[in-house]
Amino acid sequence: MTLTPDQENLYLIAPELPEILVRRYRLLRKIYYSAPLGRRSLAAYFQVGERVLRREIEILRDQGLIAVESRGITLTSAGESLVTSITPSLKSFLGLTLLEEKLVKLLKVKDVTVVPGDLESDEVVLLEMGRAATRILRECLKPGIVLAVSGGTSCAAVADMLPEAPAPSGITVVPARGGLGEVVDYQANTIAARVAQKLRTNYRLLHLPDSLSQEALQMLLREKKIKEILDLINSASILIHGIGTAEEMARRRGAAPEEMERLREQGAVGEVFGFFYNSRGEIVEHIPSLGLYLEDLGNRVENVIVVAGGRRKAKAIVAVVGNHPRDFLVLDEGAAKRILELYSRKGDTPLF
Amino acid sequence: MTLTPDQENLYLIAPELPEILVRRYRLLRKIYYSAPLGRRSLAAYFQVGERVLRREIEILRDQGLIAVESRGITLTSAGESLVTSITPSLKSFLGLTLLEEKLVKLLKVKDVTVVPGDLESDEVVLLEMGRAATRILRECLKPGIVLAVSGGTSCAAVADMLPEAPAPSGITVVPARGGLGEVVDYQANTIAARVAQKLRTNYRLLHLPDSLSQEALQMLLREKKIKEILDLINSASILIHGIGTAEEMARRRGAAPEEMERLREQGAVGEVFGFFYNSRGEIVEHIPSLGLYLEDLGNRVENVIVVAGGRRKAKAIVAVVGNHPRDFLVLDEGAAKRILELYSRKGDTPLF
DNA sequence: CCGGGCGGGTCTTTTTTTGACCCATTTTTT
DNA sequence: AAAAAATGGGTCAAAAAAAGACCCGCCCGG
Repeated sequence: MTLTPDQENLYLIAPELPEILVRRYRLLRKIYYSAPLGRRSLAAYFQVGERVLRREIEILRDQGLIAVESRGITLTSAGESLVTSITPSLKSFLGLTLLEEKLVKLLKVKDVTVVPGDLESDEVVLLEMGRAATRILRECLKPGIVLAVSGGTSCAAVADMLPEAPAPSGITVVPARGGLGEVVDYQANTIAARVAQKLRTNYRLLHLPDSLSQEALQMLLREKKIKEILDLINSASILIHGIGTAEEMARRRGAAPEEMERLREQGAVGEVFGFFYNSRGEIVEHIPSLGLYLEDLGNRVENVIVVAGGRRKAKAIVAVVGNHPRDFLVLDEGAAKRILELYSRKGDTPLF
Repeated sequence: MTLTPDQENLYLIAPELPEILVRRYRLLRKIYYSAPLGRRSLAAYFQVGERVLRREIEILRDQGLIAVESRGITLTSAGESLVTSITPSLKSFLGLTLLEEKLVKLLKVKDVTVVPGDLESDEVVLLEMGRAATRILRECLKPGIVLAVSGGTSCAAVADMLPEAPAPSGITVVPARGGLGEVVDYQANTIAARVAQKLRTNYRLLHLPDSLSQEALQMLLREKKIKEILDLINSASILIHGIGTAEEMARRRGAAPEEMERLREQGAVGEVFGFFYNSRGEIVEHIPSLGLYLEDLGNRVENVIVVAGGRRKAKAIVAVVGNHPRDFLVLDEGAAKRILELYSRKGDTPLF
């Protein structure tokens, strides 16, 4: 807060600064997450010529932030500590801290973390979001609790970035939803197991498809094992989940064309656990699913950590996460700025 | 203090930043003090090509910090507020705040103000020092006190930069020394009068040469008017003075070659009020002068504001100002860094 | 043991920056 | 009022810096 005027000054007197700063930061961050890797890979990643990238590399090398060896480019310890320690000041420099404060007020959530960059143009942003989420997660962990994690790339990133370190004892990790789609790495089951492994604790799996009719569900509830795990999920005190855009999720669930059309008509923009929300945050549709049994999970669980990024998810985030005073929201700069755009277009009037 | 790590980060990730920052700052500062003035004058001042300066000007114009008109370049209000407000953050960015703290400890003075730049390569640094001194002066002013000001370019700069604003009532401004040299603008008398005028208060003049034998002095003391003003000077509670290098001051007082030689032999490096100090801060010589009557003024006066700058004055500053716990010292980056160099060469052992 | 990716070198092309002018105009001085 | 000085802006060629497009030898992992 006290920094802002100074930074505006630097901004004014050296307008080329933000660009340089962001460029170098992104470079270091990419190396941080993908080291060791070479010039050409980096150049391809950032879609710049190899020569121009090389110049940046040489500067960073001369600064002692990276080490270039025959196996590739790596961060030095100085570079590593920089890339982690500069994040707060860079965030405030880029106005993201201010953005966070605005979003907390606007969305009426507990806490907002905005990560620099845009998921859609820089993949490591996803990892950065994951890392931010793990910090929140660690804060919430208490002995004996149940931690429910959902599926999707965002949650997978959280699992990826979770440091391997013992958690408070007696924690159980469970999937927050059934099987959905095909990619095993993004299944809630898989992610729950990986999270548990990182935390050195136990986990339970849910061997059911996420889409399920009420009848089938009622029948399965008679199975003791299944009832047990579902009740365990219902008793979770931490829930981590991502957010899907309505369209994408409907397609992934294999919805029929007429269903898609109905969703569009109803203004559905976001999806979580089979519930579709319109931009006012109202549920307009739900697909028969486990979500029904786990209904209102997001409103009962003590700590909800929502991880979602990318400009195109802005509307979905607003729809799903707005007015949830217990939610921690982790998103990226792209989505955050887009959300503010949406609000300013509507004359700053809350959507709910 | 909390800023330092961040700034080091910026430094590391954007090594070209300090140069840009200092260059633009100096440019703005020069315009601030000399506006309106044209491209060619500026280019000549900074000893760079006209074209390269033009580019800088264009950048600053696009940033809305300066206005270029047919009468010359001027700071916009944004630029003006920037050039004054950025000084603290630039100082801390350039490590000057840290320097100040070090010097306070090392020299054992009350307070140190380091101004960015070097007097010897940038004349406006003198004005900047003057401006810094006026801020200290304003703090010290109390109703009814006597303010003694010495001569020289540094004190003249203080008078120049002093804002025209009424001071507490009943203040009397007096010269702290007699006439010395030829340039009227730098005479203590002249400066005292200008300061008084700026403060809208009274002043008294001392119509005596600074170099004076004891006999002549004794005789003059019988003159009531002269005794009166000398006693007034002795009752001063604020004293502003500069610092001369021994060599320069000896020459200016018209010392004979053998005197010069003796001073050199005795290791004299600094001069104030006719007293010559060696680098251990000991008085090794004094020229018969009013200073004798005003002996020890610097040790009796409540607030002493010492203004001196330029690398070549570093030794003199250390010699004269060291161990004066009531002194405010205003100097420039050049002198400050040079002083620290001197200390580190001598293994950080205090010189006194 | 071999192939892909690595850093580094080098050449040419392109872009940017700089230098060196000149000009019309305004401002200041005489 | 005239003259002199200083102003910003324009232009074009030279110089320097950056970028592109290579190629090479090396090292590591399959």
